[in-house]
Amino acid sequence: MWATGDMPAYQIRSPASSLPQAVVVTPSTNNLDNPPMMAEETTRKRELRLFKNREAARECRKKKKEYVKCLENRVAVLENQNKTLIEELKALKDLYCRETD
DNA sequence: CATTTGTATCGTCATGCCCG
DNA sequence: CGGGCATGACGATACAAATG
Repeated sequence: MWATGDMPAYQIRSPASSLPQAVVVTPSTNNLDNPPMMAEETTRKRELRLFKNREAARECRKKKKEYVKCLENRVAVLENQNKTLIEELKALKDLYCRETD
């Protein structure tokens, strides 16, 4: 997982956040029917799932941030275009007025 | 300086959607 | 269908700035 086996580098924050909170024993996988695969395998699967989802969430947020940045950029571009067009229109109106009187 | 308030980031859970 | 992925929602925590 993490090369060192401890917290990932970016994780400066809470040590508590890595603790599993209120672990719910999934009822369906609850080892009554197949004793051999049990607890160990079950928790292994859970940990794998949590790990994957953690990574997925990270990726998802990164993607979303980029998307928002992109949108903000687009807004800036459009605002500039708008400004330019308004100026252009003003100039043309001006010219037109001059010509008509 | 201690407390409060606002904001960013994270991990987890629930859920919808898609693909085999 | 069932499994896996993407993502919204939520609560916890850390940190910074404001307030008294």
